[in-house]
Amino acid sequence: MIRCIKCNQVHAITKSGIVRGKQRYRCKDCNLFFTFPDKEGKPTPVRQQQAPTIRDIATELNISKSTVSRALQAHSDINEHTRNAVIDMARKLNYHPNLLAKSLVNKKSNTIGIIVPEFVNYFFPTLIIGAQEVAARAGYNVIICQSQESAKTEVANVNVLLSSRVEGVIVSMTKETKQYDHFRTFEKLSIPMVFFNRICEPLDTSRVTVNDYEGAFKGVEHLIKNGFTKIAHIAGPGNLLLSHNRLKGYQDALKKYRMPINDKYIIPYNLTDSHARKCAQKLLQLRDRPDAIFCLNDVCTTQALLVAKEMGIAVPQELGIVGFGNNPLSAYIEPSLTTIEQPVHEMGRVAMDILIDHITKGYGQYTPVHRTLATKLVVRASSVK
Amino acid sequence: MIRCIKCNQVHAITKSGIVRGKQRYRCKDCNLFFTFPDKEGKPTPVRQQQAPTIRDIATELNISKSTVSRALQAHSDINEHTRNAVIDMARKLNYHPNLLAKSLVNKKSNTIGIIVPEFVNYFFPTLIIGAQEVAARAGYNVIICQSQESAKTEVANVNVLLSSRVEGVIVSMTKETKQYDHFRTFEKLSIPMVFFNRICEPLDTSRVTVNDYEGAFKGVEHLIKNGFTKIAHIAGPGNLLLSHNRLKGYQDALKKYRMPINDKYIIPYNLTDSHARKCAQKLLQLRDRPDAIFCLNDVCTTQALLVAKEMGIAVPQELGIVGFGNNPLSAYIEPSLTTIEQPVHEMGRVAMDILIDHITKGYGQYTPVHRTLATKLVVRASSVK
DNA sequence: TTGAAAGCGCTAACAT
DNA sequence: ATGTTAGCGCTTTCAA
Repeated sequence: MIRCIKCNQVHAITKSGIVRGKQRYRCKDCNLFFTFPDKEGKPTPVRQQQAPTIRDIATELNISKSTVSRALQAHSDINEHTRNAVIDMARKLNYHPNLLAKSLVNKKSNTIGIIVPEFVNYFFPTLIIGAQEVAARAGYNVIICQSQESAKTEVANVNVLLSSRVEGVIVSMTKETKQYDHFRTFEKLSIPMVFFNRICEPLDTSRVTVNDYEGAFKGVEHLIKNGFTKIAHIAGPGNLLLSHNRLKGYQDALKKYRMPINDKYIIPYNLTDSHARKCAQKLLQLRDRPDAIFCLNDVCTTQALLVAKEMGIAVPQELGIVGFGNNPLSAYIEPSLTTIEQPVHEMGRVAMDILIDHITKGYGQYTPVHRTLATKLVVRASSVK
Repeated sequence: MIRCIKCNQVHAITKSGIVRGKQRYRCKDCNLFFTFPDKEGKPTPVRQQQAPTIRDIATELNISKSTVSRALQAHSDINEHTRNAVIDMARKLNYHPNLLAKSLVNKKSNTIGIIVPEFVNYFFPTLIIGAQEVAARAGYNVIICQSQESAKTEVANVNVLLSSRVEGVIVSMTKETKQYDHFRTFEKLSIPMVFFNRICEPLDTSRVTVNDYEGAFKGVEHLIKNGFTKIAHIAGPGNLLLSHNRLKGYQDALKKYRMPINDKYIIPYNLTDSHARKCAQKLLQLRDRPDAIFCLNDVCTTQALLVAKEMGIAVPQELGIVGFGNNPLSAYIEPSLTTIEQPVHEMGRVAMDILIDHITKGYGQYTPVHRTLATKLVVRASSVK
């Protein structure tokens, strides 16, 4: 039984948040906020303005909450005069609708989740920008989660999004993800998913990728045509389809030009900066050193170049390099890097477009689509002797 | 009066979201989801699993909602056996607590808002990573907003965060922000704010910045000591305190070494890539061309270097360049860039630490702090003849 | 230790 | 055109 520390009554007390770990109460009658002291001493009154609600507007104008609600939603059955009064009062009180309450009653959170492995490396932040543009235009908020390349964190991310009652999700998996039960929960609840870049093959969802196979093929073919004969590949983690596709593109290009495929020249890379260095070092210390490297992504391309420079290996004369991604650094680093360009912004926009389409159509009213965006070979200094 | 299309009764019908723009209903008795067809034809049944609620768990176990709620919160007054049964059932039903409902009743959203002008350029994404790390550890979700350097969008961002009932905000203003009423709303509602990097002077909130003045001073001093005598400055927008501080540092360094301050050598830059180019061009086309440039940030530093290269001006022999920020590109571009390093990750972590401290302490229980982080001069090729 | 009931801020069916 | 009422999923008092 809580009594107001001012008027001493008991019936108008509500809880109102937690302050310094202690329950704060509010007396509706005297509009006083207070907590109770730990042991002795006087109670600490805490004055704090609460965000106004439609109820406040209604009281102020002596009308009902529903009328206020209708006025605010520009409902048709509302008197122009009443509406204006409500809108004015809302502005005057600095009213902001409580999205939590709205979502709860509408069973619609207006929120979309995005899960990416990281966002340091140009690709994911850029993609998110594209996706957010589209979402914002459609009136959706976005919750961005970083799985930090950890499958465990990814599961936690999924739980957060589930609890936030997102209406759809856009995902690029971690390099460790091999189990998909967490994603299946979305499926069960008919929450549409769009995978991009690092897609989940076993799940029948929409996907947005670039043409990894063709990009890799073009990159390696370009090296071959420029006279490189011992072409190595720094390859990606085995659980990611894009690793396989790029590897396949590499292999098929070699096959097409009847060049041997040397297993020693294919080296798996775990996507960390430090490991990229090691992979490059390992390749360049081989007895029969490759004269070119096709790299899985921008990060390892940069590292390969740096390692080559450190070892005094001239690029492109003694070592041709082709990367994948075309991040801004590729153009500025010396020598500038030949690379496979992918439309990152567009990828984000397309993924979000598809997701919103699915959300709008609703369960059972859409079929998953697989969009493959085009890549482009950008020739720079690192691959032309 | 809505009737179930299957059992024809009327009392067990609830709304259940919107499908294809049409209201979907659910009959609780037959657990059938349906919508009504537009004109004629049969109704379209839509089967869709709803997320389970504590009610589902309660029904399943033949206990009350309150008991379930208590069990799930590890409340003390609960039978061990009951708790386990509830937890098992929760897992079995794949229950995820509805954060919207929870937040509504607790008046605590567990959400923090971040507003940044953009996130293409290394600085902001990196900072957000730091901030998110801390927030995640403290159990807070984060809503990230991009104001896109537009004051109008920034106001919209604030409204979104207000409606999402965030418990605190971290902000870096746009280059246009000159009016602060939107931020004052947070103040009125006692929602703590922490500004970083681009702070809002008139507001008495916590701030995290780097030592812009000192950084600039050191950078310019370094140029002077390396024999540069006609040092220009590409300066920032006037509404940002950091622009003034860096400019002041530049001016004071010149003064200290009794060098003239030439107004033609101070050129305002609006933070866009294309304008950075123009500023550099303008400086380098001056009759009395400067022999060094101290640049406001990484973006314009890069552009200055590129323009110099295009014009055939040798860096550092004919033009010394010092930047501010030390993004990864600075080290890789040729010649590598001397720059003022700022601890970006840490800045994010510190800002979030302070914010969470404020949130935890509660209104009136904390005083705003101003934290200034140290910068460091990183000497590379672009400034040493 | 448990259940019943009220209420968080909002929308919408229904009554007026 | 407006008010009344119920309910979204949850927590918390109060009563048992």
